[in-house]
Amino acid sequence: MDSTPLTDLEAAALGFVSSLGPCTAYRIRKCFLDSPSARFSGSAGAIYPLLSRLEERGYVTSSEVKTGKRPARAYAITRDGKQALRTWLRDVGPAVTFADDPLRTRMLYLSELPPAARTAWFDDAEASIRSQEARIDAFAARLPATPFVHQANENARRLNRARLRWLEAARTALDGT
Amino acid sequence: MDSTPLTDLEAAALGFVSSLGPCTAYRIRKCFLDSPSARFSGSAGAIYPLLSRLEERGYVTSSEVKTGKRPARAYAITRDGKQALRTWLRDVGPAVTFADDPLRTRMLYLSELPPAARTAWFDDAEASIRSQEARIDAFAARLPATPFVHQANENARRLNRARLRWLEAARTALDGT
DNA sequence: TAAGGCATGTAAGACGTTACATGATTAC
DNA sequence: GTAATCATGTAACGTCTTACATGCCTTA
Repeated sequence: MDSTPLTDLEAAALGFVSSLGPCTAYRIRKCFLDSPSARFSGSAGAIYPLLSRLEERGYVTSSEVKTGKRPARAYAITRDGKQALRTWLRDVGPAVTFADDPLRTRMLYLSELPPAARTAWFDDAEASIRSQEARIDAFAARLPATPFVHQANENARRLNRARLRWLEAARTALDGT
Repeated sequence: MDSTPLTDLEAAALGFVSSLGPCTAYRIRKCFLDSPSARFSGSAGAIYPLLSRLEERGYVTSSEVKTGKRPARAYAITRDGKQALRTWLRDVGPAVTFADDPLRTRMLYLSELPPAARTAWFDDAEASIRSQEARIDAFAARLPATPFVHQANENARRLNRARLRWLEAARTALDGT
């Protein structure tokens, strides 16, 4: 009945619950922490309340689990939750627009740096992108090898390669300005 | 003295002030509204307080301007502001990591959609990306044609093209799964 | 048995969004 | 002259982050 669309964080968490099966908030949190994406911090203060909200909305149910340790709550996705996930998924229109690159924003103001610092900037940026590549590969190795996961990783790799090529081209083009 | 780093929104606003020269909050706001990036809404409730914060920190100064109309405040960047902008710019390391694509997140869960809906998803996503292309071009046409602006737009175009090619490849690869 | 990390949260604060309010200008 | 839009904000609300608190478990 609550038809306000899921945020991307909510949807991602719900998606983890869906694909992992019943699991604790901590498990979901770790998915975010392990992810090479810096979009979400995966902080406890975000994840725990988020799961409570999803439960209030009827998208997950929780059950106490005690494995001899401290009691915890395991969350499982409901039918409504699956439906909400599909709705979010389908909605490619208004919300989904652009791949934001923090380097692009910085490029706009690169004229503020003296030439030497500019060279250093390009070096740093390139190193940063290359280290991302390693993180993507490491992350991919830990995920289930479904075709969809593979394609998602492909997206990350392709975008990263595009960034790298852009950076090289920009460096050449701006050389001597 | 306040060495907490600028957020990307703060830096972008400060950058606009820097490149536009003294201007009102509204003018800056419009830059965000016109931008094809959906990362920031450019809402008044974000921009006006943000400029107050920047002024408190000594990165901009404001002066009353009345052009016969209602009084407004024009903001100009200070020397400290320029320095802060350069520092933010140089700091490519920890903060700047990844180009997030909302389509990638969705790809992970695409298995939840039945084949027909999946085809529609690819169509929608492709249309969305293509419409972005138009927005990027339109935006670029309104900006000053400095080499740096040009390279920033190049980044947007290249990433978008990479997304498009990825989408086509993924569609083919997933065809029949 | 003490130290350190893992697991489960909570509390306070900062920031951005949506919605509202209002004065000035322009269009018709 | 009135409606629409531009311009300048403010207020309430929700969400994310940082920091804290605490119990359990391993390991040295």
